Amino acid sequence: MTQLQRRRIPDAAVARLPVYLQILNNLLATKVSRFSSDELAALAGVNAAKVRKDLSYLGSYGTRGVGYEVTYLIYQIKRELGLMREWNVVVVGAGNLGCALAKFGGFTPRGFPVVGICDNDPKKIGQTVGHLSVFDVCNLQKIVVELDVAIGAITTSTTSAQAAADALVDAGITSILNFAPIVLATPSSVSVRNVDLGVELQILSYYEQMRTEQHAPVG
Amino acid sequence: MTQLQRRRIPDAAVARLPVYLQILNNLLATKVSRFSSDELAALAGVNAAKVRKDLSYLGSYGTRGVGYEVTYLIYQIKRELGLMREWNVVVVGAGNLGCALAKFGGFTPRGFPVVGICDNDPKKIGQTVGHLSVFDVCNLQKIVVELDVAIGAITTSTTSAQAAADALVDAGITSILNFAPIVLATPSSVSVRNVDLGVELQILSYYEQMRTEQHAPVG
DNA sequence: TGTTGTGAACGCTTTCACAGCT
DNA sequence: AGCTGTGAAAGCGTTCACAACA
Repeated sequence: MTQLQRRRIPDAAVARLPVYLQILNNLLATKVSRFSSDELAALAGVNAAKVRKDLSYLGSYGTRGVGYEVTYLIYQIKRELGLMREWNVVVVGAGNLGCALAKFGGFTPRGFPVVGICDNDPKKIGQTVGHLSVFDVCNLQKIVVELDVAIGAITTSTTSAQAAADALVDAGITSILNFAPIVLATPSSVSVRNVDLGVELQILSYYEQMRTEQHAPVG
Repeated sequence: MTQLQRRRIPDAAVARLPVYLQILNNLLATKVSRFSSDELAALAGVNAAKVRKDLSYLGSYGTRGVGYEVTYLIYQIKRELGLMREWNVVVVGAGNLGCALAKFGGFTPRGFPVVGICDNDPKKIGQTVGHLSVFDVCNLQKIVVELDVAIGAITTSTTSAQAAADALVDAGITSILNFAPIVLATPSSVSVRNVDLGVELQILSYYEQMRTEQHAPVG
């Protein structure tokens, strides 16, 4: 190793770090102060070599023959994931799901407070959702700047989702959580993560069918 | 079991087929009857070779020099994913999210009707959610059998999620959609898909940080 | 002794490139 | 000529296996 170069962590490992973090927070809550890769692997449902590789991308923070410190690893994972600060979230679309997200208190403690919710329906604008007031999507850019928003969640209907994405991108947002069942067209500099329950159900049905099916002999 | 085994599609391809299906349904709705791998690739945000490989796992259903039939490919994807039938879903946990899922009409047209919702809280049992009545989780097995449930969605609190999973497994369910932010312990014969918005947000924050950060000089 | 950290091997996924068919 | 289907190559991600070290 030469310099203080910022390590780029493989995508697959990045996707697992939040899971490890969750488990380590639970361990912390139950007064566990050390863990081995075997223990974390069992809790995370993966194999121990994978845990060690993943954690090694953060640096060499374990002790051979002993294991890892819970608090220290929590600190390192949070640092790597960018969780030493808060990331403000704005919800676009004040329907059932959007309102549920705005009211849900579970994101703030994890560092992602929902600071705004907007819609394009005049009947919804001005209404109160949780402790927020629905603002006009036309004011998105202003709100993003004023409230220092980093992440946009799209909870509109499918037909409005692309327009919502465009509005977010115009407002300078580069991280989008999309709940609409479409593939958004966005610049490559924007990260989009899709949460499509229909897709999840269909994947489950494939494997369910594989298990269920008595295979007929095929010619 | 000595016969020709049904072709097993790689997991990565299975995860993309529902996305293609969604797009093809949109094409159908706009009266498009044929498409090429290039066109689908552009709409799905992937590369054309990947589309052709993925579709080839279904069989050779394209026409060289021409492309693919929308309706025929929809049929084949649905057949492969097990979508020629309905898969009934039961929701465990009648909180905000569980009720939202039960009331949400978007799953039935995709073949996944929510046929039941249960809880262990006596105050919730018997209440009406959409057109369903919350039943006691103690009756889960009975309901699963009577209503021919194939998939369980866990929308309980984190602390109750493992118990919910155990109850589903005991009731004979082998496909679980888990919204609680924990790793469920289940037999390997059970498919679990986790939907954890906290994890999604943390992954977004990692890449957001990568973009935002001014990189230290490299040696 | 016990556990980490990591090259090397392995296997899965993506991409390339072009033969094969319409 | 145009587009699919697919071997082969390249690229990633996972697992192995063991040296390094407390």
